[in-house]
Parts: sequence; structure tokens; C-alpha cells
Amino acid sequence: MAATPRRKLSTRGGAPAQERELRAQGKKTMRKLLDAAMTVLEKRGYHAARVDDIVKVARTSHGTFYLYFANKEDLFRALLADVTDEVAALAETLGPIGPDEAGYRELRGWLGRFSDLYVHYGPVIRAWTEAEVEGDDVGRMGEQVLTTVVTALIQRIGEANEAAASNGGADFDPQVAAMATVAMIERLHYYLLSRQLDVPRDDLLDTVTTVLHVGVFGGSRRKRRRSAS
Amino acid sequence: MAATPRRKLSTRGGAPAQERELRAQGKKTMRKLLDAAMTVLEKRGYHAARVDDIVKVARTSHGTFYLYFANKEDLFRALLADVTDEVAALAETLGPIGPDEAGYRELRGWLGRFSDLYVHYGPVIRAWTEAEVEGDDVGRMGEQVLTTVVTALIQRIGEANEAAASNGGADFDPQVAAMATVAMIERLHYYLLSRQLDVPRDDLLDTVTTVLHVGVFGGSRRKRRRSAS
Amino acid sequence: MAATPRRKLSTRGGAPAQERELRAQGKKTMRKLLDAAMTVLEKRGYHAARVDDIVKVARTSHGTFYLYFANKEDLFRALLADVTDEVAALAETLGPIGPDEAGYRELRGWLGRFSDLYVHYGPVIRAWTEAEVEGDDVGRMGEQVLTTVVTALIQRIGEANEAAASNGGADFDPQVAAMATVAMIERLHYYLLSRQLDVPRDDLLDTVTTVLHVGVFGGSRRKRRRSAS
Amino acid sequence: MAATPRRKLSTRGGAPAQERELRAQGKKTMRKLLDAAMTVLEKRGYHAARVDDIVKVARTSHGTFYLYFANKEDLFRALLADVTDEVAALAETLGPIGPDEAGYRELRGWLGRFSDLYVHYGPVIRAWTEAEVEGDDVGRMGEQVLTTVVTALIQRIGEANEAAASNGGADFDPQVAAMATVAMIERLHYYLLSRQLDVPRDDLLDTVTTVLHVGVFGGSRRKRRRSAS
DNA sequence: CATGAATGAGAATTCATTCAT
DNA sequence: AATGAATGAATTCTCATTCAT
Repeated sequence: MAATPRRKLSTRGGAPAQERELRAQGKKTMRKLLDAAMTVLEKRGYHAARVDDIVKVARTSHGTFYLYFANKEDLFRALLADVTDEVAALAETLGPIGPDEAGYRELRGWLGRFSDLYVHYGPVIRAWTEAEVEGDDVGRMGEQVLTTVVTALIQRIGEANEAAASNGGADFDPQVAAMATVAMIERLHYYLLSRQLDVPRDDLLDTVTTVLHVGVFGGSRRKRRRSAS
Repeated sequence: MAATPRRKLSTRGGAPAQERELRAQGKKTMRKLLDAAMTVLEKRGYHAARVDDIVKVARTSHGTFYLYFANKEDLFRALLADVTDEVAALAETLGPIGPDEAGYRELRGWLGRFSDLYVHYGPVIRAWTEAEVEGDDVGRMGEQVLTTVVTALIQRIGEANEAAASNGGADFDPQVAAMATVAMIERLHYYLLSRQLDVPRDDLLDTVTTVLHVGVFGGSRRKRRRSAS
Repeated sequence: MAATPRRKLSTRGGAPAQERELRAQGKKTMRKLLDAAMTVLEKRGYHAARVDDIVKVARTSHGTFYLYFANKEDLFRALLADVTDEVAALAETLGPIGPDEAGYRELRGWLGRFSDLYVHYGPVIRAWTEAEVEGDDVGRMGEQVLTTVVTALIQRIGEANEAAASNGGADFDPQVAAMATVAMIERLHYYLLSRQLDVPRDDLLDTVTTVLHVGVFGGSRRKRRRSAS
Repeated sequence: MAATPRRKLSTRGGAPAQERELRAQGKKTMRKLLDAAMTVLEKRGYHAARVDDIVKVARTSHGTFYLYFANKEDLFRALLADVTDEVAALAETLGPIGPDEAGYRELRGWLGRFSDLYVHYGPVIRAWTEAEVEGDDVGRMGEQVLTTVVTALIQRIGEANEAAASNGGADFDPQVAAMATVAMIERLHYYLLSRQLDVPRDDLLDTVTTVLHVGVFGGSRRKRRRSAS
């Protein structure tokens, strides 16, 4: 499994923080708030997350909160920006995926990294899902995230299905397949984290890799030794 | 595509309504409220939906709302109960899915019905996702629905993969595959309804059917005439 | 102990009922409502008593309620009017109370009748207490009740204390003593009914009679066989 | 008459206030609210008292109210706790009460202090009576107070009636006498504050002392100079 | 920098009373 | 005579955001 991505939460703050020079203590406080927000987001979700909860967890005050973030959404956007970067970076690491064993391993590796990322940023991603319904521009940020990954996937799926496509695959649209891929892995991890699905993460990844490799990338099912954890 | 299921929204009401005998007018009002709730849910999502919005759409008063439902959640639960029933019924219609053309069609048909259901109850299902984070018993209702479908899928996936399983398919767990299937189709429809994905529904279904048939049920990709809309 | 006073609840109705001729069924319905009100009053007190509760207990409808009473207070007034009559009648039965054994027995008998009345009309009397705080004219009705009893008591207390008064009883005011008497017996019964005091009613009456006979009417404490129940 | 006890209203606050450290300003605001509550309680009683009234009198906002108290009842409980303490302290100051002049004075003094306390906390105590009907734990607090006073009284009444008891006082139960004592003085003050009784407080106390001293503690009525105001 | 205090616009809910059948 | 339905004013409570120290 890929190395855990380093947290980069303090990279950016909200609007108020960007207009000032932050000293060491300021940065520390901001990080406390961002971390606290993650905790609260995880426990209660986006809508139920109260500024009050966040400052309590961060052991600071309301006043301080607004010293670093213009409002609740601003803080959330800061978290989301980190995820966006990470996901974009991840999208770039997706190499060509052939129907052979190497393709399987490439896909497996990428999904593993996705998984790590999801486990780490899960609360934020789920919050994004939650916020999506409204006209929120948070929803729009979410779409961007989706877009980077989907674009990379379309590329690889297209490559893998060129032959098939040429001989008339009316019932296989790479764009849909890419979206379907994202849908599956995103939601499955959601089930995993919300304990609606209770299997070891590696088992989950093995199966998903198999299903996608065969179903989307034209691989064939084969007997395979259990991949190491 | 299967016939659109008739609305059965007034099957049961909220807590207050269940303690009384409802006459014709009462039933009508209750249905107005349920319909209005669907409308509002669709437009604003669960959290942003105000009782005020609902009664305005239903052209009735606050007081009347509470004559039929204990609160917003109660109404939501009434809607959910309908969905739960429908989904359970749908789960039962999933027949065996072999690797051949017939299997493909069986799967395609079932996904089509799922899709109809999802489109019909979309607002409720999306609201569900939104509400799930909280400790509500709403979350529990969600798990039940999931369970009925997943159980049916595990059965069919197991049948379709008996051979593969016997010769040591360490990287294919039917339970995970079933969950993955649900994850994919549920989430994909979510993208569809929230306009993050914009393709004709039939294209979506064709592709998903192909991916799942090949990836999960051991079918093989083949050239196929476009299925009728 | 005196015979239980017959319920006369249906004697009077509220304003709407007085403008019409009530037939047998009408009277029955009105009585059902009055009885139900007593039940609810007992269980929840005046302020917490909802019209809804009353009609539920009476197994009738809101509409019907307002066919017999102008409003909630109107109903309560009807109940109170009954109590007022009963109390006034009771006040008249208070004979002279001398310091001797006969005086003791007279007082004991009267208190017994008061007790019966309180046990019967307790909910209404307590409700009156509760309502008193506000400018309610219900409060005023309550004062009238008080007045009839207090007037009778002042008379008897005055008689019993003439000698004492004449030789300068600066620390004994018959009016206060009368009020004190009422206060004691009213409140004590309240404790009894609300289970804050748990003794047999006869014991309570014996002791109260003794205290008042000695303390207010100039009687002397003496050994006495237990009065029959 | 004893010195007026100083107000100690801010001893403890409501639930929300207890979870925080209150600074000077916070304490001041809390006290303003408690004082305002007393005022409103006095004018309107418990049920008619609106949070809105209280914050208006305290010249603060709704939001602020809920910063210090969870709700109206919570505030009320805070007031009650003070009364409970004071009453318990008062109960302890009740010395032995003999049948002689000294006993009379002891009793008179104690009743005077009780009276001061009642007048001071009148609004709260009356509100208490009003709220008692409900199943609230407020009712339970009431019983505790009653218990402390009654216990002290039973002790003193028992001492004063040992001889009488031994020669068979079947019609005098110290427990009932104690309750009767409380009932009388409590209710009488209630009448006084609700203006159903209109006499100088000293007259009231003199008469009550006489009645109880003679009726409960075995004292004898005697000519006595008017006690100083 | 940091903090506790204050605010007030919304949202939910209740319930006496009126209405239409 | 009876009833279920409807109403809406009144009330409580929440919480993001601003303020004063």
C-alpha cells in the first residue's frame, strides 16, 4: 500500500489569514482549527458541524475562528482545496492500464493510493457530497475534483478500449465508464468508513481492482496469488 | 425500459396521522404534503428544506403540517418507507445472470428498473444520502435497503462465479462485488440527477450493464446492436 | 365521615349551552366533557390541560367542545361554580364550636365534610390555586369561595374567643385565625392528594381537629378515644 | 423581625453556564437575568412568564438568555436551588419550643425569619406551587424542602408533646401536626402575597404564633403586650 | 493574538379556536 | 348534534457572526 500522504492542511488558510503574515503561533492555531474541523466533520457531517463544535475541539474561541476564516464555508473551502490538490496529483499518477498482469498491478496500485487518500480525507470528501445539493460553490469545487480524475480515467479507458470501440461498442461509453469507476470506488469507501461494509481494506481493493480491470479495461480474470498487504 | 411505477406516496403517513382515522379530505391533504415535500427536497435537499417551504408548496398552513407529521424527519421517514418497499420489491426481481446474452439482458432489464425507481424517488434518495451522516434511525433504514439489494446480488454473483471461486479467486469477494455493484449504480445515478454527469440514460445503462456483466458476472464483451430506447 | 356529595356537574354548562335547550343527548355530552375535564385537570393541572386532552378523554371532538363551552376558561368556570355552591353550602353547616367535647365533635364533623368535598373536587380547587396568579377572573371566583368559608369561620372563632378578646388579645386576630384555618386544611389536603403526605385520612383529621380546636377555639387537649372511622 | 437576608441569586447558574468559566461581565449578566426572572415571576407567575419578558426586563437578547440557561425551567431551577438552601438553613435554626413565654418567643422568632424568607423569595415559591402539578423534577425539589422543615418540626413537636403522647394522644400525630404547621404558614403567606389576605405582617405572625404555640406545642393562651414591629 | 459576551434573524412547534360538511 | 380539518398567532430555541476588552 502506498505511503500515507503527508498532511498539508496548513498550506492555506481562509481569506482573513491570507491578508496577514502568520507567525509561528498563528500557523499553529490555524492548523488546530483545520484539524478540529476534520474531526467534527467526521463525527457530524457538514451540515451538523457547528462553529461552536470546532472551536471547542480546537480549544479556542469563536473570536479566534473568525480571525482565520471568513466563515464556516471558508474553512471548508480551505480543506477542500487541499483535497483537490491531492486528488489532482493522484490523477496524474495513473499510468496506462493494459489487459495483462502489469495493467492489473498498475490499477491496483493506483486504487491503493486513492484509498489511502480517501481514508485520510474522507470526512472532507463526504462533506463535499453532502453540500453538493445546494447551489453552494462548494459543490462546484467538488465537480472540479471529479473532473481531474475522470479526465485521466477517460484517457486510460479510451486507450484500453480502442480496438473494442472501433468495432462498434455501442454499449460502452468511456466517459460513463470513467464516471462509473469513480462512483464505485468513492461510494465503496464511503460504505467502508461508515461501517456499512466490513471487510479488510485489501480484500476490498483486490476485488474492486479485478472488477474494474476486467469490466472496464478489458483484462481477463485469472487465478492469482493473494497480493501482499 | 420498464413502465414507470405509479406513485404510492400516501401509503402511510407520519406518526400523528397514524393515530387517527383519515377521511378523504385528510388523505388528500397528506398526499399534498408528501408531494410538496418531494418537490422541495428535489430543489433544496434535506437540510435546506424548511417546513415553511413545504407548506407553501402544498398551499396549506404550518398547523396543518403538524396534524399529519410530527416533524420534518417524520415526513421524510414516510417517504423513505415507500422507497424501502419499492427497493425490496425490486431486489426480488433479480433473476440469475449468466455470462451469455440472456444474462446481459436480464441484468440490463433489472438495471433499467432500478434506474426508473431511482429517477422517480431521486429527491428522497439524495436527501437520504445527505441525512445519513447523523445518528438518526434514518441511517438504519438505509442499511436495510442496502441489505436487501446486496443479499440478492450476492446470491446471483455467487452463482455466476462458482467455477472461478473454486479455483481460488482470492481477489474476488462476492460480497464486495455486490456492494461495488450497488455503489456504482447508485452513485452514478446520483451524478446523473445532480447533473454532474450528462448523458442519455440509456447510454449510461448500456455501459454500466456491460461493465458489470463483464466485470462481475463473467460475461464477455461483444459487439452488440444498440438496445432500443 | 359524611356521605359523599353527589356530583352535580351537569347543573350548568358554559355560555353556548345556556342559550339552547339541551336534550338528553346534549346533557350527556356536556357531562362527558365536564367529567373529562376533571380527569385531565387532575392529571395535568390547569395550565397543562389541553382542549385536545379533554375531548380525547371525552371521546368527542373539538367542534363539539365549542358547542357547549365558549372556551377553555368557560368550562373551568362551570366546574368552579359547582365547587363554589358546595363550599357555600358547607360553610353554612358550621355550627358554634365551644371549647368542650361537643365543640370538638362539631369541628371534627365539619372538617370531615370539608375533606370529602376536597377529595371530590380537589382537581378543581387545585386548578383554581394555580390560576390565581394571573389577572384571571377565575382567580376572583376563587376568592369568593374563600370568602364564604372565612366569613363563617370568623363568626365562630369570634364567638369562641369573646372572653379572650375582651381582655386584650393583641396577638390573636380572628380574621387571621380564620384564614389560617382554611390555609391549613386546604394545603394539608393538597399534600395528601399529591402524596407528599401519606397518612390515613382519619388520622389527619383527628390531628387537625385537635390542633385547631385547641389553638383556635380555645379547647383543651384531653385524652380521647380514637374516633370511629 | 430578623434582618433581611441578602440576595444570593447568582450562586449557581443554569446548565450552560456551569460548563464555562464566567468572568465578571458574564456573572453580571446572569444575575441580571435571575433578577429579571424574579420580577417577571412575581408579575405573571410561572406559566405566563415568557422568556421574552425576562430578556426585556433584563435588557438583553434571546440569544444571551440561552447562553446562561438551557430554558425557562433551567433558570427556575437555579432560583429554586437558592430557596432550597435558605430553607434548609432556616430549618436548622429551630430551637426547642416549650409551653412557656420563652417557647412562644422562640417560635415567633422562627416564624418571623420564615416570613422574611417567604416574602423575599415569594415569586419563586409561588411559581413553585404553580409548577408542581407537572411531573417535573421541580416537584421533587419541592418535596425535599418540605422534608427538611418538617423533620425539624417533628423533632420539636415530639419534644413538646412527650407527656401528652405517653398518656395516649390518639388524636395527635406529630408528623401530621408538623405538616399542618408548614401548610398553615406557607399557605397563609401565599394568601398574603397574592393579596387575598390583607393584614400587617406582624399581626399575621402574632396570631399564627399563638395558634401554633397553643395548638401544637402545648402553650397556653395569655394576655400579652403587642410585640414590637 | 486571543477571548468571552452579545446579538438577532430564522426555524420549529404548539394549541385555542373557527370552519365546512 | 357532531365531527374532522384547518388556521395562524404566539412561543421557544439555535447558531453564524460581530463586538468590546
